[in-house]
Amino acid sequence: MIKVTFPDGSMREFEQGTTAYQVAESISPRLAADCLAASVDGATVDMSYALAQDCAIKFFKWEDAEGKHAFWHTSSHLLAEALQELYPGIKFGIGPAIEQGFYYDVDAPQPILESDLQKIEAKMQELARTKETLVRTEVSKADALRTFTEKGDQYKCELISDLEDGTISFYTNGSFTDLCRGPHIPHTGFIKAIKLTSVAGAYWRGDEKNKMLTRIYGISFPKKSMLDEYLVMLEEAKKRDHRKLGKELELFTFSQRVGQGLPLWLPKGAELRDRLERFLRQIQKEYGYKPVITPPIGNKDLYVTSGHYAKYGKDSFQPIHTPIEGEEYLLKPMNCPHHCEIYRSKPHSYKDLPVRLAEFGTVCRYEQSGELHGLTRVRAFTQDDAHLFVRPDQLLEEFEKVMDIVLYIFKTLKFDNYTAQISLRDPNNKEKYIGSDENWEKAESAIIQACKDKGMNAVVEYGEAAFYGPKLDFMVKDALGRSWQLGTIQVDYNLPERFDLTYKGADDKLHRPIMIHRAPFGSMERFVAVLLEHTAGKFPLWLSPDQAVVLPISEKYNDYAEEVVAYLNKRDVRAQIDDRNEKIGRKIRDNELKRIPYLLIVGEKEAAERTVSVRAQGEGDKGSMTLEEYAQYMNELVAKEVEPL
RNA sequence: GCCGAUGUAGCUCAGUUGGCCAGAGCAGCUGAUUUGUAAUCAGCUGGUCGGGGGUUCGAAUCCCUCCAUCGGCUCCA
Repeated sequence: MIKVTFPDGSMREFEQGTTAYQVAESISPRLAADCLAASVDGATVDMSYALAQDCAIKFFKWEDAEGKHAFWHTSSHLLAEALQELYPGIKFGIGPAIEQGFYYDVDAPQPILESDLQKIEAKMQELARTKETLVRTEVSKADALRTFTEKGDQYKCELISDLEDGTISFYTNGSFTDLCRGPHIPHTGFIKAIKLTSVAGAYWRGDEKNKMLTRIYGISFPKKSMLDEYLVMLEEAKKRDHRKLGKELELFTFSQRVGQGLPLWLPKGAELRDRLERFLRQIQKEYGYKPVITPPIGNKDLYVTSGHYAKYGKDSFQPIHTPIEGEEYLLKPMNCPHHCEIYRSKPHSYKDLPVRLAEFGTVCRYEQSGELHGLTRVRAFTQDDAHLFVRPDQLLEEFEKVMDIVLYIFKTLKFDNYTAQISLRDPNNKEKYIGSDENWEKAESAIIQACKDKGMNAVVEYGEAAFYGPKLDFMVKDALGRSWQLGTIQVDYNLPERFDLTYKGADDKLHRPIMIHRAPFGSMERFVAVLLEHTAGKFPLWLSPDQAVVLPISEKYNDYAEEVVAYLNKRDVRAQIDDRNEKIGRKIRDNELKRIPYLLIVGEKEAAERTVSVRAQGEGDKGSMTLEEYAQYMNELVAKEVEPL
């Protein structure tokens, strides 16, 4: 039985599978009307959808992802209707709901500019006020094709042609009819607040060989106040933008003169990055990795051998020519081939494996100009790279140990909202990848098995693999909810073959090792960017470039302040002095804005008692402590932040 | 690379339909002040108005082009 609660508070039970039509018949017309008019906020039955579908009862609540989806989906129909009225002859692509809002892709007879959005919004609002119901009709595929061909709507025709034969559903609101399977909210009157956020170009069907359509993004809400809250939230998110914080906290910068996408790390940024590197080096040492160093360029033939040149050569930084005819070098776009050559530098026994080679390797990739984005996508970056050469019987264990490292790092830095993604090859496009089916299957099943063993809740994405092997990727979101790949672990049977890597087995025969590529941070650049947005610049104490700043009340206490700094530095607390000739309030403000974790105020009283007055970031005055007490307090805090492996 | 937007001092931004030597706040420098938990006061310095070309008696403002940045698309070894 299903329990159905109606807007008037009454509740009735129906058999599982009861259709909405039957429900509607069994209740009073008055109640049925209430259902249609009830607020989406109030969690009621979407009877229009249920009736039209003639299916089991469906509930929509604004609070649920599904409810929001229906709401925004209906909003995109409303957008389309407004566009059709304002731009006669406009053609429509697709218009789905997305995680935050909705969009519609259109081919307009005249360009739609950002300045037109307000006009379109107004039209949508006008139409919403008429409380249009979305009316469902069903026609055969042939009829549907005919109708849209007559209208000259080639995009919809293409979509319809791809559908399976049978009946196809359409929904009509006002003058606009769209190919759609629903569901929707009862009527457009629920849409009380609308904001069209941007126009952008988007290739038809996501293929850059196709025509670029105009995409209009928007978001809508059942209450005006919710839109206001959303806009405030966006403003807050912008304050966490790593590009803004990077500038404010003097971590990194870019220079047109140096070149696009080439970050310059400032002293504080370099210090932060160095601390992260040392953290990982220590972990790797304990896991039996050996540090190696390879040059920033390599002979082009190296990358031809690896297969990278064939795949990426033409869109990359072009080869460097030397005075010797025919000799060409590439700026290192990845470290793997170099590490393969290190493996080849001596013969290996099965007893030597696994061989784990690690390098903070800086690589250069000519990313398309439109792709560059702060520190998250740059043209020169440092991978926290390592390659593990393992025997088949070691593959699973080694893979899982790498997962442990990634999870330990995420835990230490409180990245608890990551998603794990198993990136497999696109089964319909196998020619995009190198290597045999057999090896691919072995590699893919190893990753899947490792996730199973670890109880890792990973989503599988087809077509996301590297060209040489499948991967397990760890994705973390930035302040605006955009997902970035950080950690990655890849299983590769192909490079060992291409480089003819071998080891001597117990059977005295040569065997092929398997390679694991892995980078827990992904790249230092991207990791720092995401870390900045996560912490809003308030780094954990152990990473913070400055842990404490000593603020003398006046110049009279500068000497004591210097003593405090010296004492703390000796006790592994990173402190410095702010001896500017400013009032204490001013010094506090400036240092708070710089996100200094602890401010130590010293004046007459402190100098006499050999204490500091402690002020914690965001917490205010914490009273006074002796130097000994404070140093110990700091050391304990840091120790607590980084739990041992 | 593609679609759209933006580019004025180190930073954040004013600059009305083209019209006197291009402005403010913060930062910086100099001086005064010697300060008790989020902005002390005064003075000064600082701009080829993203670069180049054009239209005009006259361009930060209009046009072309290149560069960079932002929002997307595509891509991401």
